[in-house]
Amino acid sequence: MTMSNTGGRRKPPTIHDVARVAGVSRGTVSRVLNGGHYVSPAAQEAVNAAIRKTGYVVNRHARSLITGRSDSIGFLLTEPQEKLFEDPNFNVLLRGCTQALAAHDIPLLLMVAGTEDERRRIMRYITAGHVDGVLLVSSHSGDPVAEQLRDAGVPLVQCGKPMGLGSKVSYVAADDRDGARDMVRHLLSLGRRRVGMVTGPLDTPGGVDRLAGYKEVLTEAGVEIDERLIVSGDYSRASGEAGAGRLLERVPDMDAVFVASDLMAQGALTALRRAGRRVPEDVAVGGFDDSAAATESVPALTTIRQPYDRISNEMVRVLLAQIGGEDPAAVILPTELVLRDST
Amino acid sequence: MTMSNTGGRRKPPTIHDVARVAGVSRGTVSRVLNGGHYVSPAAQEAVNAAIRKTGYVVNRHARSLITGRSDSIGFLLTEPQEKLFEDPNFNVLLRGCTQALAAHDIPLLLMVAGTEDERRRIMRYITAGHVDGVLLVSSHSGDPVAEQLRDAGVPLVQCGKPMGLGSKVSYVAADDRDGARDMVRHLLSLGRRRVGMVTGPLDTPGGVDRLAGYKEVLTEAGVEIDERLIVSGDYSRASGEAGAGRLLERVPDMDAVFVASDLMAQGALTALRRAGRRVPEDVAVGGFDDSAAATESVPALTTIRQPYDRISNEMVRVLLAQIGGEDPAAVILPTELVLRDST
DNA sequence: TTCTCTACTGTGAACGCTCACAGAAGCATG
DNA sequence: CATGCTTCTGTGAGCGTTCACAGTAGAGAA
Repeated sequence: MTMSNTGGRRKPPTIHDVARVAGVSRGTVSRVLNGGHYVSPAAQEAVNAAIRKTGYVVNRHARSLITGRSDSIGFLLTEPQEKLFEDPNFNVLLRGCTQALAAHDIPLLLMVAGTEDERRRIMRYITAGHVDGVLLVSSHSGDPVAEQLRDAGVPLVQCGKPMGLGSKVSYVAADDRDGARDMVRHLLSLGRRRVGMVTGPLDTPGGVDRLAGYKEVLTEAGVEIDERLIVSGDYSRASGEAGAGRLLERVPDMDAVFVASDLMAQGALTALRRAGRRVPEDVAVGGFDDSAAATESVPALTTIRQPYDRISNEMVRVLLAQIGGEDPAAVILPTELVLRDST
Repeated sequence: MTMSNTGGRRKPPTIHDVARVAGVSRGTVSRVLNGGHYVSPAAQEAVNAAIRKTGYVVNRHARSLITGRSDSIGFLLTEPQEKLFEDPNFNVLLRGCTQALAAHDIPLLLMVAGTEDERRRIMRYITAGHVDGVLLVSSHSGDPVAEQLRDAGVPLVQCGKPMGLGSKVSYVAADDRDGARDMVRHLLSLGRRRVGMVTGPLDTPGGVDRLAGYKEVLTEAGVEIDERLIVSGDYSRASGEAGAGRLLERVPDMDAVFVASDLMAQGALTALRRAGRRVPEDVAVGGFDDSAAATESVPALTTIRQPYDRISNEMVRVLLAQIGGEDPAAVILPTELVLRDST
């Protein structure tokens, strides 16, 4: 080896080189690469040795050209961009999906559709077949992108329940309603009866379901639902602060509040502190998500854990199944009540 | 058009279809696609019309196969995984790079090398030529991945100054030293003289430079450097809390503290509050980064803004230049003092 | 032996594009 | 009229794979 390797990249070995080294044909190497059926053990071994020796790595472009698959998937974010920063859940979802895909040796392409222009470019990219499927994150529910992709025949899994139920697109979501029920039951078990709620956006299924769970448990328990105790937010910290403030004005002796996200709950804590309420003594606070915000706030938040690791795993599993020809599927995962200091 | 399009995806048009519709040859279409030199205006127009009519989108796999370029770049994260969550800067960097690349119509592949196994797989992927270049995020400085990539001849831009100066790898970083100087000057201008510091990890250039700036300004101002007022952290919230606590034990009448990251500064606020110090009356607190943490904490943090939007833009610019054959380059960007309530 | 079946292997074609090259057409110059 | 130059256009080859097909060898059955 006297070849210089400083500077430019050396031309990588091809399947042909491997075949030559192994003393077999391209076809045999290809078969070994794709599962090894109908290959003699001797050839199998020779090819593997040659691959190790040459450092061969398959050229995915050449493969894709003929198979028509790209063997990569897109992670598409259609949130308005600022949300990306405020939402602590996005991070963990992204990481989970990246790793779940890595296990299948599938690269993840990150796509952020902030502007209309970007949206168009990305749609063109996707529908041209440059990804085999799309993981879609968009709580923004009226999003036409899901339907567009579905109509284009692109395998798709959405994170969170989509608004239109008839739309027949796969999704993976936590059981919002059940989580809300658990939290409100917990608050009632503490003896609280004037339980407020700061909801999520009510044009999203998540927002609606958490509110529904809240109402359901109160009704079950014989506590009358007081509309003054319900105010809606948009998952942002600021809206949680404003919402809790409004609740206190309306019902000064509120003794518990269920806030539909941890970030909003952080805001609520601020409002409560400003109003001189002690948490949890005067007002118990329950959050939702179990994001980083829950442990960072003071006091640490009792919350409903969304199983983001499982959600990302399921999203990938369902997407790959769909790419493999299976029908769209909906997966609802159980949540878990996490007790901390705010209740 | 009686062709059904329910279910599977229709085979997309090729350059051949466009050529036929436009009444020209493949070569001419290809020339139009790649800049349009040596093409008559008439042909130019005919081809563009045909592209619009057919909805043609170039097949990147076929193109890559022949050009040897992949026209995609990798965003590689070699932090241990938990950091991804704690670091609010990661998000904004990732988004910035995605969008800067989108402007060049280049997809971004997200790669997370948490385990040794993942690291190996990713290196194989990269060195096989499946990306044209790599944006590397790794404050973890002894990271061999940068040198490995450089030795493999892969264009590379690192975020933040790398440790070994002779390593000849491109990087883009904020001017840590100058930022630190600004902050400490600001603290001194408030009349504070017992200025503590919680540093970043001192095996990273960022950590070292911020400390250097601190010492420099104090010396300049004739304030003796008191080693009891210096304690090191690791950018995590917890280490900021512990660090500030230790400083207070050693120097109870400390009247200001410069904390090398906003996240640590948040922790420091907690420690100060617990120790009964008012911020900023008793102790002025300065952070670094201007991350979300700075505005979320109470009081909001005076901090040094790192221009992340410019950093990501520059990273992409330098990387593309390097892919285009230019030499590695180092870019240092100016920081900015942001005044808020903590000083 | 001959036939069939199974297990395995090699070969040519094709995927959709770019690139190098050859040539055509137009125009100015000798 | 030949020559050269510039501008434009078409053609064939080839990038590294997979896939369909044809073929070989060996085992077992008739």
